[in-house]
Amino acid sequence: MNKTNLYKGCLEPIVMQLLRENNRMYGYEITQKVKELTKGELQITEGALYPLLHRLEAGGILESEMENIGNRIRKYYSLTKAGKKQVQHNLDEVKTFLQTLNLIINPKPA
Amino acid sequence: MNKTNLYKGCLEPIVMQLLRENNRMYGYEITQKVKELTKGELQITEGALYPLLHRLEAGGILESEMENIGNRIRKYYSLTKAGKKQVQHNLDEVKTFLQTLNLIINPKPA
DNA sequence: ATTATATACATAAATTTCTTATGTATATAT
DNA sequence: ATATATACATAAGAAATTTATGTATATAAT
Repeated sequence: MNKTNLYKGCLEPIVMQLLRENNRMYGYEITQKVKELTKGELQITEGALYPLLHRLEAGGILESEMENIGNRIRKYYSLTKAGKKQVQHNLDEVKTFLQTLNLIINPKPA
Repeated sequence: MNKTNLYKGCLEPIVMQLLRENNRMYGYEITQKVKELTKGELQITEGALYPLLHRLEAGGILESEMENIGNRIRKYYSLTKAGKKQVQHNLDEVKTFLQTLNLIINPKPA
């Protein structure tokens, strides 16, 4: 994924947040978007991403549709109704997580 | 550890940061300090903490000394020279991580 | 022409990290 | 007498990710 293993466990909310903002995306597009957004800091590996997308689809969080671009296939994913409900919950959790980490990392005022 | 698995991979920098600020701590103390600092949000389990402390000690990042308190034993850990060097590096990584996550989670200004 | 890189999907073995369960033992509060 | 808190530890299992591998087309570079 990248140099540190801090991102472990954050992949799902990241992907869902991107899908919320972009309506629909295909796998490769997600990897490129994350690389671009984070200036290369975070590189999602395919071995992590594709199984996650499959899990989320199997769980009714995402739905997909294939599309032919020239001779190539793209599999577009988007949030289902249940997915849209969950993404907000995920975001709240991430925000709490960020604040909590800050409490520990940044020395509290004396 | 807690409800979400967002914290996966963050335990090591958290523990090292606490040791940096407090000079020396024992395992149980670390679990209580984290619970207190995060108002219960993050509860480190013993099954995660003790093996980590052992790994870090084996890797020359931490050193320990036993102390008898009444009839009980406490094992105090502190950063070695190498540990002090690494903790700063860890903190930088966590700060970059927090900023990067923010880039993704908080919709960029249009 | 040929080779390397980019696009685009996928899976599987191995690793890492953590949870859950279990064990030992003392101290204190009910 | 019992439950909870303090204090260490390990081990089995689960979950998420890395690394490696595979297929296939498109494009850029030599």
